Amino acid sequence: MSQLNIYNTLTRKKEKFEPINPPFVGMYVCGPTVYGDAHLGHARAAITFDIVYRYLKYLGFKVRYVSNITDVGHLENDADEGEDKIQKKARLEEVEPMEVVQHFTIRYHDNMARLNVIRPSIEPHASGHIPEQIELVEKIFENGYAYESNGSVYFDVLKYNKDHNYGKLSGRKIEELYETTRKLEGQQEKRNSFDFALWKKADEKHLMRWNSKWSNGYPGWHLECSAMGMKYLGKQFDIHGGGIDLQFPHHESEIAQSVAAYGSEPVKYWMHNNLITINGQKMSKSLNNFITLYELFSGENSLLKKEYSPMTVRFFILQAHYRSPLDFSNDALLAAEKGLQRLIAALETSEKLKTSEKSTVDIKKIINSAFDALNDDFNTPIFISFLFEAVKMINFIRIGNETITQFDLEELKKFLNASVFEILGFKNEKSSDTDNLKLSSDLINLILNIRLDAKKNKDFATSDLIRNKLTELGIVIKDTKEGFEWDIN
RNA sequence: GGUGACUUGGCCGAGUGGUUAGGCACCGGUCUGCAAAACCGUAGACAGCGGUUCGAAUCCGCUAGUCACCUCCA
Repeated sequence: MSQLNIYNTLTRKKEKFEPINPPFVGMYVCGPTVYGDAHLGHARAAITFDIVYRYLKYLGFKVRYVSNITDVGHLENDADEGEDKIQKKARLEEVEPMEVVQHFTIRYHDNMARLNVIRPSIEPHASGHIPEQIELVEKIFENGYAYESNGSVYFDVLKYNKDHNYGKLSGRKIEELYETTRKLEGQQEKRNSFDFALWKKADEKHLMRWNSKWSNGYPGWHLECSAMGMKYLGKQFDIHGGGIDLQFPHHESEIAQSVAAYGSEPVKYWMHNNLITINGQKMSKSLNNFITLYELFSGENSLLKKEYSPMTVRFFILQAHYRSPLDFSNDALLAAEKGLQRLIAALETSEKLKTSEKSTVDIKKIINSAFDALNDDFNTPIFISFLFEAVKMINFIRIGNETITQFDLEELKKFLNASVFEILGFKNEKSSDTDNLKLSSDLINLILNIRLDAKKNKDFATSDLIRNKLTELGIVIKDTKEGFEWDIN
């Protein structure tokens, strides 16, 4: 079997994954800014790195997974230039900024739990790491890569670029940045338009503010990830992930900050997931064309034909490679829903298979091919396609076109369970065993047995009446040779 | 304007210089009292135009279209 290879944005190549300090792996992923509900795009990032986390653990690595909650700092692009996002929302609703943060953090966690995303090992809040961020600014200052201007501190990109390479991650050149950087508030304080803030002096309206030797203010846009990544994973760690839209300037600047402060490259493998588009356009808060996860789960959005379960969303996302753009559509979600059902149904079928003396199927080949795909930069679509080969195999065995030995069947089941639940992180959405469910299921069985009797007596009027009424209630009846099976729709 | 990427069958979406990705839909079949569900099966593609090659959807060039980053963003 092959070894894990990861596409590294820094080198633009797939590289063999070799942790700095095996068997430990440090992974940092840029988390959400909690000033609104998570949308499909957040789900993609979270699920992408959930797979990375799950698979690394499956491979036996000891992973520390850090993902931040951004609750302070980032500037907004509208009339309120310079005003903090969290603060703006708070002003609108007349609540405390931290109240907004708490509200949306809880909802974010709830969404992620429904998607069966494993919580990171550490989820640091930016607001809880102000001293660390200030310390980092001081360090950069001491090393001569920052300057103070009117109470704010800026990163001296030009100076840094003389000694290092600003633009290595995103493939940008300083000369190009001269012409293309937009005019923003505070520009006159900077030596160059592409310099970025490390510490920003707060104006009198600003609610979220902290004291520092430079001014009463708040930390710059890119600082928190550098500071918190360093604190929990060290000055050099293995994987840093995030959306492709963070590549520049956010991640580029993170590298610069770390190198400027400590002279060492902070991250070995940079990973970026692509975006979800809607009608071919990026889904984002600023474009206001996003579908929140709550809407997706409930169907309450005019773009949605129906509601889609969290596992359907998960499957939809994993059926595309994480580095490709993925376009939202109802048809695609519907297809994902069906496909996932078939996969889960085959897992149930695999529990009922009869075994034989000989196997006519090649389990090893499927398993090896599947893992080869996963090892090739987490190619989940190909991985899933091999799961469907296994689905077909299971169904063939059931109808007697193929046979399998006890040993092979155990191997196959082990593989499928590990793949579907442990690695891909699906859960069976039907299996919530409550007393109520037990009672309903007994009742349905009772009614369907009455129907079976009616059928035996050729009383089709009764049997069809029962069938129609149960169908109306959303119960899918599956007549089989032995009798019946059923499912709640 | 600069940089990067994309264009695959009805829809979604992988991939590679020569061999069926896969899912959904459609159509055909098995099962059924009839259906449904389930399962099985067939068919269908690589934006256009040139070039390299024994052979290209896969490499190169041009054309058209789309997107992303350059501004907070997953």
